[in-house]
Amino acid sequence: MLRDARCPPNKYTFPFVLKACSVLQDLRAGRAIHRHAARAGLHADLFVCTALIDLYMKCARFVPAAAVFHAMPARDAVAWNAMLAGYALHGMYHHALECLLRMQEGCASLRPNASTLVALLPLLAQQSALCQGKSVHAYSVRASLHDKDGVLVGTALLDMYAKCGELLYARRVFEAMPIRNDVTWSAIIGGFVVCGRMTEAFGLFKDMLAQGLGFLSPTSVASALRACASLADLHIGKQLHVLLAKSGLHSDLTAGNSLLSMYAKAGLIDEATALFDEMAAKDTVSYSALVSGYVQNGMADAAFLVFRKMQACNVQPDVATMVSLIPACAHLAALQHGKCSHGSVIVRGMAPETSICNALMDMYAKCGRIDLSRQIFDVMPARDIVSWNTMIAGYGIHGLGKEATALFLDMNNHACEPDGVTFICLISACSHSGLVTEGKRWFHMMAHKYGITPRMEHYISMVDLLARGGFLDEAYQFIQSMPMKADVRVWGALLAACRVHKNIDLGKQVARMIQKLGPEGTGNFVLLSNMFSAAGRFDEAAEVRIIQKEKGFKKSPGCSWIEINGSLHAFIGGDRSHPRSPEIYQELDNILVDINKLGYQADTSFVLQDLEEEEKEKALLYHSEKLAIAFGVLTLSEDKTIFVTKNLRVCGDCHTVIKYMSLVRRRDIIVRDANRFHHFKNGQCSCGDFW
DNA sequence: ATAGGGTTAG
Repeated sequence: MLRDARCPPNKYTFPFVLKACSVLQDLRAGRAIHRHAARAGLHADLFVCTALIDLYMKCARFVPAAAVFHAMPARDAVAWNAMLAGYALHGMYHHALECLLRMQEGCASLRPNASTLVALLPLLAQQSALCQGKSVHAYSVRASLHDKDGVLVGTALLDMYAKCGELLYARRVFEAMPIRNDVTWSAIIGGFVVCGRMTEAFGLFKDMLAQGLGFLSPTSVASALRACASLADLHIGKQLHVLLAKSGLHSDLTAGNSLLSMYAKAGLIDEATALFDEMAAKDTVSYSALVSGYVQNGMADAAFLVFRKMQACNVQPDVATMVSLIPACAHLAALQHGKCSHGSVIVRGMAPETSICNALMDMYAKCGRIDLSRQIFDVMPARDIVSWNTMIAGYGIHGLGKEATALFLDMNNHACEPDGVTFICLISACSHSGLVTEGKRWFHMMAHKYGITPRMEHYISMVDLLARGGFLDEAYQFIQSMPMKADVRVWGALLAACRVHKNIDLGKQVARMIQKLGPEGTGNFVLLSNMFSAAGRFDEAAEVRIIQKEKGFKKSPGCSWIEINGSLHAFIGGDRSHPRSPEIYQELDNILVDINKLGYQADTSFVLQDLEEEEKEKALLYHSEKLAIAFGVLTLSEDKTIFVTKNLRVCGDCHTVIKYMSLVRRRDIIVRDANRFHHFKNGQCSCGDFW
């Protein structure tokens, strides 16, 4: 069309065509039209220049945008706003602020108008710059700046207040607005959700519905669904699903993604999968939500399948996708997979991202490479609180309590304020290293020096610290002295320690408490029944299992795996499905003969069923972790460390046997269980039996 | 102007 010689494009044509390029983010076409306009002698036209700035800014080409801007003979407020909005769009706070100041300088001084503020306010919101936000508010009142009906400025203002945590002001602005639209409602509902005030968010959502369905948008439903996910309120979540379907919004991408994520977080992974399959359009967010859903539900292998499917469908993973996927490697302790993901992240240019580094650090720590973890920590461009916490936690699971403490002190030197999670990491690091006194001191300091009120999670860590360290009675008293009612997880920590220290009497007492509270979760059922078994009270043990079955808690079977040349070999107790099972079982029998000579005796108190002594020994001998290690002994050369992962905790007998194995087979063996790392070498374990 | 997926602890 531009080439029709009879009707050449003029200064009215170019801005519209450029606008189309901007919407499509078609930089190539935009550049061609830029050249075309220049040839037509329109390089200084106000409207053409403004449209060019808008186009370049949308495509994040700041240098050409600025060049056009500076070449303009005169600049009006629209041109200034295009620059400012462009910087704001890409979160460039300082550039945007500079624009704001410069436009008011000099003889051609221009006052900010409503569009200026609407572009500026989201930036202030993102920066939590409350003071500046307030002065913008004051200015808008003084200059009586209104866009049509004040909806745009009003919405941007209330959003800014909400994101700065000032819900009272947000609500006041909202109430004072004469006209509201769907965006206004979304902003106020979303504001309450972001601040964690879920009940009020639901209240506002209902208020909105009370005015009819005219304001209902996928955006406001998305916020409400996020509230459901964080409250684990499936009931309301399903109602919202129905509401979406009724209003014909169920095929909206944002709405679909929110639903998918809500179901996945509620543990309904099948529903999430079904929803995903039915979605007409899927984007990066849909795939990422499903990946993270599988990881959260412990199905790391399925997460990889989704990731592959995504690539096959040519959907590009972004930072959030990779941050969801990397924990799958951590979960599987699959170092080779993890290294692949690391490589992939480097290729994609995401390696400097803080959240990516955090995920990688965690992955390497959980895959046994605390050294690589630290390397990333040392070189990453910017650290946040999660980085410090992850590193401290990494040292913790490796039993490196001293290093964890040192890092915590270092954190103070870097002017990084510890948060509640930091102390959970720190205390549990002390617990894994048997540093009971030190852990108690940190708990004290947390409240008195750092002003952090202990939450239930801190009490769990403290009970674990005391009880694991053998101070069972003190742990019991500690629970009694809690300012809130201890929940099952607190008692569960004590019960686990009773099991390790074989204190049946206290264990029974704790078991009674847990029964009263409702065991909530498979782990406590297993602990409980194991306690009874260990005391030889098999009837009661069986009874617990029956209740467990009735309540529908499936016991996840003990499973161990080992990665050899990048592929995973998994074993469950007594499993003979592996092609090399005959050799593996023969090797274990040989090992048993060798270690019996050194004085090993099976600790049959760890066997759950009522069997004959000899059968009990066999049941123990073929525990999954022993099978995986034996496979490692057979396949790996002697200089290689055998690294095995187990989904549950290592049992006491296995712990003893593996110590002997490291001695008689002269192997370094690392076992990562549900709890921490055990490094076996020369008949010793790094955990010093604090496990 | 609003909004969907993501990293740490037990």
